[in-house]
Amino acid sequence: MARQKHRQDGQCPVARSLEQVGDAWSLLIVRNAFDGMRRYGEFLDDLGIARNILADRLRRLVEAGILEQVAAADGGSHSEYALTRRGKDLFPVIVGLRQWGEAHLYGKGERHSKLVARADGKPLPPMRPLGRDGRPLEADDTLVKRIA
Amino acid sequence: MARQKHRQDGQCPVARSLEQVGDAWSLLIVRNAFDGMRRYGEFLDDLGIARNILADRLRRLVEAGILEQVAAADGGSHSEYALTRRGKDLFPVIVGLRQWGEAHLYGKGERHSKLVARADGKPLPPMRPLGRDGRPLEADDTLVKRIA
DNA sequence: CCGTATCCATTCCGATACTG
DNA sequence: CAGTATCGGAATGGATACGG
Repeated sequence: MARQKHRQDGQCPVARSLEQVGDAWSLLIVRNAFDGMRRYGEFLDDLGIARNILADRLRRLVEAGILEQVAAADGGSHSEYALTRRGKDLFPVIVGLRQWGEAHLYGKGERHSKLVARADGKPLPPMRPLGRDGRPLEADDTLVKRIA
Repeated sequence: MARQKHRQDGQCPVARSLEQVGDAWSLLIVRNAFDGMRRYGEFLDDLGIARNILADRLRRLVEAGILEQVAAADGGSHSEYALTRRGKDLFPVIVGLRQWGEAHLYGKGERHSKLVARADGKPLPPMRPLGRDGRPLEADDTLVKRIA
């Protein structure tokens, strides 16, 4: 979407985040990166994305500090893309999208991939915003405090 | 992005979610809806979005079951847009984007709006995926189990 | 194998005008 | 005020060809 269009969008972290990852390709690339994917060709094959678009998105993600280029693990001449700390911090966003999709977008018999704990192989419970006391908060339990 | 392009994307809840809310305008509308915004004109003014685009996004969000049209609160002839249960369940996604933006996209002195608990007015702690034992999980502590 | 460059079609989007 | 209609420009995306 157009960059920095609206006057007060710079003050809303949601809007600012969406300027960086507010398109589907970027988030799918990040999703795959969480899945261990690191190479241009892997993204290309798995996503079915056009080469120029992939190159563009990778460049933007690197510029945004979400991915970084590192030397190839196999010592080859190419470079690979790895999540930075900032990129890894997008984990809750991906999990949120995943769990929403799981809950609402599949029919009863329809199968889908599942996010599980590595330790026991069991699905994660739904991630929820918590208050300071550790109890789950609904949207109605919160409000956005605007700055002057 | 193009709808349902890739072969196995239907099996990934992240991809399927992004088909519904994978563009910035939709998520900004949902963000505003969480903020209590309900009317066409309010969205129009606040987002600075073009009229046709807003109409299109509202229509899609209604079709997706994320918003529903309800009679105006003031008894006027127009209708308003309210989050459905499914729409409210996007709360963690919005919170995830917000907290990531807060953590990474603002300079030290730069101010931004804050999500706070209604009860005490204090900011929410970072939302994190938890394991079944209630302890936070990093991305590396999880894996995506694909279906056969 | 990793990208870049180019071409073309499609979509997105903003501005404006218009209707109920 | 809520939405539709249309127009033109810009960005997106796919396909292909090319170069390191």
